[in-house]
Parts: sequence; C-alpha cells; structure tokens
Amino acid sequence: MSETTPAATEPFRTPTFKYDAGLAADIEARWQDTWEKDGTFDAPNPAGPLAPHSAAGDVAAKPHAFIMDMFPYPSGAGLHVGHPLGYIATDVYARFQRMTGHNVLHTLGYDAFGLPAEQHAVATGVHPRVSTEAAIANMRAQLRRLGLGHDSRRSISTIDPEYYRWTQWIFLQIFNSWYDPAVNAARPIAELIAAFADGSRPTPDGRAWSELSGLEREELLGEYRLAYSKEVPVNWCPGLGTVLANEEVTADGRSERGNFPVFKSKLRQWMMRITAYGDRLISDLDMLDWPEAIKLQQRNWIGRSEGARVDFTVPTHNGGAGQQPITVFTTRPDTLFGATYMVLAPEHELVDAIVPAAWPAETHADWKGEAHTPAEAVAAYRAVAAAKSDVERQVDAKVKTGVFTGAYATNPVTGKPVPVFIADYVLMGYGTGAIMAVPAHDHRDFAFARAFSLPMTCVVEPTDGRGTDPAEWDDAFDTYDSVIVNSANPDVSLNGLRVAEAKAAVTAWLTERGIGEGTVNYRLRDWLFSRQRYWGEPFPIVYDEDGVMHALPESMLPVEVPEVDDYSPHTYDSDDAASTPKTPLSRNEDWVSVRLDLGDGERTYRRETNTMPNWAGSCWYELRYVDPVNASKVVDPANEAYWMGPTEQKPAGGVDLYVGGAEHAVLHLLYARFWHKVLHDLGHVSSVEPFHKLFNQGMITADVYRDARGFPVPAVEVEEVDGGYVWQGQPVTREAGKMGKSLKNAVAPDTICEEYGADTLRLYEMSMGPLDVSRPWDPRAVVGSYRFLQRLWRNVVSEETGELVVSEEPADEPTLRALHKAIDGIRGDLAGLRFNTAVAKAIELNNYLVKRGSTPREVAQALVLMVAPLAPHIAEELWRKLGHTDSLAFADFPVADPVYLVDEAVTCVVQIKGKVRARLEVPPTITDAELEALALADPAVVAAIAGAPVRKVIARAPKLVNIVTG
RNA sequence: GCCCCGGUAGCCCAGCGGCAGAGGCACGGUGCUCAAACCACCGACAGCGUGGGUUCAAAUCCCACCCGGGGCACCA
Repeated sequence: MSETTPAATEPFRTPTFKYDAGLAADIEARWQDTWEKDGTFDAPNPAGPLAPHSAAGDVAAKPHAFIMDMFPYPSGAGLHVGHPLGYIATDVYARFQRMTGHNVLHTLGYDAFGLPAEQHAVATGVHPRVSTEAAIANMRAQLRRLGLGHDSRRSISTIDPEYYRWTQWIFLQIFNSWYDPAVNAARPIAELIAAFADGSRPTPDGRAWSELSGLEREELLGEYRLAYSKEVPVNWCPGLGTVLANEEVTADGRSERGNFPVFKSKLRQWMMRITAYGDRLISDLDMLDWPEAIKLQQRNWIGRSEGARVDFTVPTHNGGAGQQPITVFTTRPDTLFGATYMVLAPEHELVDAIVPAAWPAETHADWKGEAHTPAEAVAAYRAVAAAKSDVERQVDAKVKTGVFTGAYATNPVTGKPVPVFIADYVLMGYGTGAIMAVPAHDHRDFAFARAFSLPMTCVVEPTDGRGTDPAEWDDAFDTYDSVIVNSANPDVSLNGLRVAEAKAAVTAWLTERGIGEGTVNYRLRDWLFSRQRYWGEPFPIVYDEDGVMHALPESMLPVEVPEVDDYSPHTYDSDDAASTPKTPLSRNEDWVSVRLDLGDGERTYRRETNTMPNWAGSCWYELRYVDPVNASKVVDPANEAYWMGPTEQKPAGGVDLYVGGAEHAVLHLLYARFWHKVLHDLGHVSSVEPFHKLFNQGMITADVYRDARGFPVPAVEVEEVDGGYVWQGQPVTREAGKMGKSLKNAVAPDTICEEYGADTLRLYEMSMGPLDVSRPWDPRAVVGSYRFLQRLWRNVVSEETGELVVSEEPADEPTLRALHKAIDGIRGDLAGLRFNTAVAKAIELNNYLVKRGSTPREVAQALVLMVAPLAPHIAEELWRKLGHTDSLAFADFPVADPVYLVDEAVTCVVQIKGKVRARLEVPPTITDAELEALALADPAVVAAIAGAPVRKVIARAPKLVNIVTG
C-alpha cells in the first residue's frame, strides 16, 4: 500500500509548491480555521437571536435552501469513509446553492439517546453521557477535517437538556390533543373536555362529566388523546429488557437491534395514535419529491384497504342461548354470497362464547382435531398456535391448520349456516381478527377449504375458461375484472354486475339493514412509544395518590434524566417469554417520588419511569435547526415559515433537500411526518410535511477477505499475488461487503486525509458513481482524484515558485467553447445531484487546459469556481492566488454563454441502411433538405449506394442522414 | 411467491432512439531520467446479461427469461 502513497514517497526533489498531501493539509487547516473564525457558513434567520444585528439586508427576501443530512448516531468506533458520503454530497450541493444566490441552512446534529450508547455504557462501565459526549467530540473532529460548511451554531444534540425539553414539550402537545374526524385534524384536548363538561358531547355511559372520578375521566380521555397509555398487546423483548415498536421488529419476529426473540405480551404502555393520520400520511406523499420506492414502502406499511365490515350472527352458549354478531372485515364484499365458512383468530374474544358443549351431529372427523369436545379442540389448537414462533408460522404457511369451533354462523345474504373455525392464518392484529372465507376466490381460503373438505361456491365468473365448478379448480379465481354470478336472494341481486358495482350494491344493502358498512382498514398500528430504558427522554408525566395521570406544566420542563450509578436495564434470558419489563428509573425512589404543586397545593407524586424511544429526538430536529437557541418557543413562526413554509414548488413545505439512507423508510421518516402533522394541526408550524425532497444515498462497500475458516482478515494487510490474494502467507478469498469494523475492511477518512487531503477524499467520493447507488471503495483509484487536483494546481500555480502562471491573454474561441460547455454541464449536474458527471466534466476541461499548454485567467477563474463546491479548500487557495481577497463561498457560480454552446461545424454521419458510410462537416444551421442533397451528392455515399434504388431518406439535421436502399 | 433497482472495456462508471465512451483506476508503449517515481504524449481492450419484438435506425422503447442487490410476505 505504501508504494502507491505519494505522501510517503521520498520528497527530496519535490518542488516547494507542489500540491501534495503536506501542502493540502496546510491549505485545508488554514481555510477551515478561516471559515470558522469568520462564521462563513452561519446562515442568518429573519427573526430572533440569529437575525443579522444590523439591517444588513432583508433575510426574508432572499431565496433559501435548507439542506439536511440524516444526523448520525455517535458511535465510539469512529467514522469510516462510507459514513460521510452523504455529508459530502449535501455540502457540495449546499455550497453550490450558496454560489447561486441562496441563503443556505446546512448543519449537522447528533442523535445521541438510545440503546447502543446504553449497551456500550453497560459493557464498559462508563456512564452513557460521558461515552456519548466523547464520541460526539471525536466525530466532530473527524468531520471537521472534511471541510463541511456547517453552521455550528445550529448543531444540536438530542441529549442536551435544552434540546430535549422541547422533545418533552412536543410530547405534551401530542398528549394534550385529540383527533377530531369532523375536521380531520388534531385539536387541543381542552376543547373536548369543555364539550364533555357542558354536555354538548355526551359521555359514553350518559353520566355527567362532573360525576366522573378523576380516574374515569382520564380513562375516557385516554380513548381520545394522541398520546395515551393503555394495556395492549405489545412486542416484548426479554433479551433487551424492553418493549419495541412494530417497526423495530423484523419480519421473522426478532428485534432489529440485537436480533433477540420478540414475544407478544399484554402490557400497559405508552402509545401514539399515528393511525389517526393514516389517510393523510398516505395522501400527502403525493406532494413530496421522494423516491418512489420509499413512498411505496410507506404506503405498504400503512396498508390502507377499502372494504366493508359485515356482521355474521352466531348462537352463543355462555349462559342461555343467545345470538351474537361476529364482525368480519373484507375487501371483497361482492363475494359475500360465496362465503361458505368463517375463520376467527385463535385469540378472538368471542371464541369461548360460541363454543357448544358437544360436537354437532355429523361433524366431519377432520374438523375435530381428534378432540372429544369443541372446547377441548379449541384449547389444544390455541396451545399449539401460541407456542409457534412467527418464523415457524411463516414456514408452515403453505399448510393450513385449524379446528372447528362447533358453531355455525349465518351468512347474512344467503341465510345459510356456515361453520366457524379458528385458524392461525387469521391474525388477531389485522381487521377484526375474523374473516368470512370465500374459498372460490381467495388463495388462502381455497387451501384451507381443500384441507378441510369445505364447500365452495363460485360467485365471480371465471374469465380464463376454467369452468364454474370450483371442485375442478387447482386454485382460487381472484380477479377483480369480471362479473358476479350466483349471487341473489329475494331482496337483492348482484348477478351480472362488475366487481366494483357489486361491492357498492352489497355495501349499500348491508348498511340499510344495519348489518354492515363500508370501511377503511389499515395495516398500520399505533406506535408503541415507551421503553424500559435509562438512556432516553423521561416522560413529563406524574401520577397522584389515586393513580391519576397528570401532565407536567411547561414551566417544569425539562424533566432531566437523573444522574444515577446503576443505569443498566433489567434484561432476561432472551427466550423467557413469561418475564415482564421493569424500568431502570424505577430503582431511584428519590427521583420517582416527588413533591410538586400542580395547582392544588404541594402534593406527592410518582414519576412515570418509562423513557421515550430514540426516535423521539429525531422526530423534530429539523425544526430546532431552524431556531436553535429560541428559549421561549419550539421554533419562531417567522423562521419556520421562511425556511420551511409551503411555496409553489413545495406545496407541503419542508426541508428543501434531505439526504440519508433508505433504511429509515418506515421508521424515522414515518414518525417525523406524524409529529410534524400534529404540530401543524395545532398551529405551531406552517409546513404540512417536514421533508420536501428526499434522496437516498447508496452505500460504500469494500472488499472483504476471509481466511480458510471464513473469518475476515484485515483488508489492508492483504497482498495480491498472481491474481490471487494472500494474507500472512495464507491464501484468502475476496468478496464484496459492507464496510465496517467487524469485516475488518473499514477505511478511516483520517487516513485518506493524511495521504491525499480532504479535497481528494471529497472529490473521489463524489466521482465514484451516482450518489444513489452503492459502490465499492477502491483504494487504488483514489489517486486519480489527487492527480486531477495536482493538474489543476499546476495549471494555475508554478510548483517551483508558487507564483501564478495563468495567461493574461483573452481566451481563444475553441477554449471558450470548451469552457462554456463545461459550465453548462457542471451547473446542470450539480443542481441535479449528478456529482460524478460534474467531476468528469471539470476534469475534461482541465485536461483540455493541460494540453493547451497555458491557462487564460478567465478560464482559470471559472474552473476554480466550478471546482469550489467539490474541493473547496484548494479552490479557496487558488482563488486567493488569482488575486481575490474574499472567500469564494459567496462568489457567483459561472453561467454559460449560449453563444459558445453551439459548435462552428458539426460532423454529420451518413448511414446507409443503418451503417455509417460517410461523414460530412456541416454548419449547425443546415436544414434537412440541404443535408439530404449534400449527402446524396457525396462520392463515398454514391459509391456505397452503388446504383441501388433509394427507397427512403431520413435526414435529422445537422447530425444524421440515413439512406434506405433496395 | 409478489414488488422495486441494476447488468456497457480487467474494474468503477458516462451515454438512455441516431458514429458505443465523458471521466477515473488498472494495463502496454514512448519521451523526460544514470535509473526510477512523478509528469507528458500515444495506445490497446467492450458491441452494451440472454432471446424475441417495434423502428429507416435499439445499449436506449416493448415482452419474456437469466444473474446480482433491496423491500414485502397468510394483511382477509
């Protein structure tokens, strides 16, 4: 490796002013200091402490560009070159925006609460605050070397009490509001309380509000609040000792972090009513400039499906013979006549009530699960189903299992009895936990019906020639594009209707009779918001002696994370499903028990001891970037409106550009949108969405080398020998992999900065490929970017004397053409985030200048300005050498002169039957007819045609003529 | 199983109906040099994953398949 390291080669004859790693380091350190000292990247706000002191210009009138990265989680391991890819990209873009007249807000904060920091703390015995702050300091130093143009005044850290007091404040806003479907927006809970109090809204049991106890009131309000605490089935992860949100559990039922098993457990936990926003979270995606893939993931996650609820009645057996409706959700109410059986989730609450004492006469042997009574069969099946992990359940998905409950429900349109089963292919968590089964037209129902010899009725006419008898089918027929058959009773007929018409007709019929209604169902669940962890924001909630919950007033914020010695979580054996969560904060009695005056005198309260998930701090940080030191408001409306307010180009408002990885598609990006919408509804922000344009950057991968046992070996120590790879004398294999410590292939940005300089690193990362694709780190290729900067330097400065060597002669026309072609291309590429091609065009122009032998001043200036966003340090240095005293951060980016964008003459290609036979030099203004005549007269063309008849001539002036002969 | 994204030179990638190449790495040669590095110049290397189709013309548009990466997955 060291042979290819220019900085390490003996510099005994190196010219004093050669652009090498040493000079680069010198230039870079100097400019970084200058930028810091001058506050070059401090962006003025229209209002508040960050507004310009003098009336130096109307900030609000200046076009803005708010450019953001997904902020990092400070890890003790330090950065590798993959981490800053996005940060460099946003910096290039931000610098470009600054040079095109924008007031640019660009900074970087730290997302520092959460599990990894706490786990690291427990493992090392260092308090999470200490280790986290050290990691932040280390990261700041690493990033500073890259010359990122951040407004340091706006950098926040989520663990700073002055930051999280506002996280808690927003929590209280959410807690103190409810979603009013009438206006389709959140409203203060006080308005709801007022309505209950004055009787304009009756309480569920009809009692007056004043008659309800404190607990009863809180219970009732809990049904409305957007943040509420409730006993619900949650994801309990004993290995981590905490509950988790659905979004943090992988498809195979394990924790995303740590990969521990996760169990369903019914526990009292804090929830956020994100489901209230399901519709808006889907529909507002249309206003956003996001990758389609991410929009799709969010739509799928929210999983909106339109359908109907339908009641099937079933006899009950708990105390007297009654009837009970079982409500199912279906997206295909049009197939109701084909519902020949029902299935409930094994945990469905009505199962016990409908199970009869004995099997009905002539019950099919296969339905009984080898049990003597239905109750026995149900119990046995439930036990088996409960013991199955999600993985097993999915593996078994092809084979349908279940058992008959012994009960028959009545199909409301056919009046026929249909057997009721329980089966684990029906999930309690979706819809109503009960389905009507239409085996002829649903794959799962078909498989189940085949396994249990259940009847099938065809009610949607097959269009593939399979016939109308399901007994002869291999699978269900589930098309939407057909007509309904076999679907009539004395009251209503769907026969002959298209699917969509039939849905409407049957839904209307059901609604009329009060046995069903059209409804929308979501896959999205409410967001589980509490964690049994130390290292997170405490909830600003206390409980009085009666257990009634009280929100703390704003004046008591922040509720600081208590300094304790024992911050370790209560973890359990990872398979111990029966364990229950315990909060670390509950161990500190002197913190938990607190004397407060909440308006009715000083009393003793107990604090909520759960903490918020690490998503909380990242749900709103863009707002704090806008107004970081505002002590009285979460964000000043004037500042929010300026940076984030809706405009014609941004109908929902939001950050102008947000760059980060795609892994947050349904986590951070969904949660942040939800919070933002609540704040919007409550009037705190004018924007409807937090992030207008989203861009997902790719990953930097690197070669991974493994020894014979398959263990990764340090990549830097591997040598290439005769096309193979060797480490410490033993052969190793090579593969592509994620860059990181565990695969022993991490490359630190510091190393590259030392060997080549930060500008080279920036340039290389930007030139590797399109920003949104993953690409391998090639240690050998970095030198290419380094050489470009050296050639650029030499085109402007003498390596021997350090003096300017540009020519003062005006540039000739071909040079101007090359220049303006480059300006035109680079401008478009930078604006479109196509940094790889922008770099190529800069190199192309520079190579032209090398070949030309001298660089006219005007070309040098333009080239330096164009390189500035990509390699700002060397550009500043050259700009100074060119005689400028100001930083070029705010210089105008060159604009192409269209005069030089058209070539004097173009080469026209003459094809004969698609093959190139001749070339003509023609003026760019030539017409099709002139070109055609010219082509047909060309001797080479005449020879190639060789007298064959010309059938057709296609002329595309000025570049092409195609002659079709024969 | 379903849905995205991608397959162009030894490698990373431009081109996205009209001459296969913008740029970089690696490679070969020449010059500079005592020699080398650096530098400069020159060069070779692909017919665009495969097979069909549309078109005067296809890397580019359409269809099917193969390979690689990602997402979802009994969601009624």
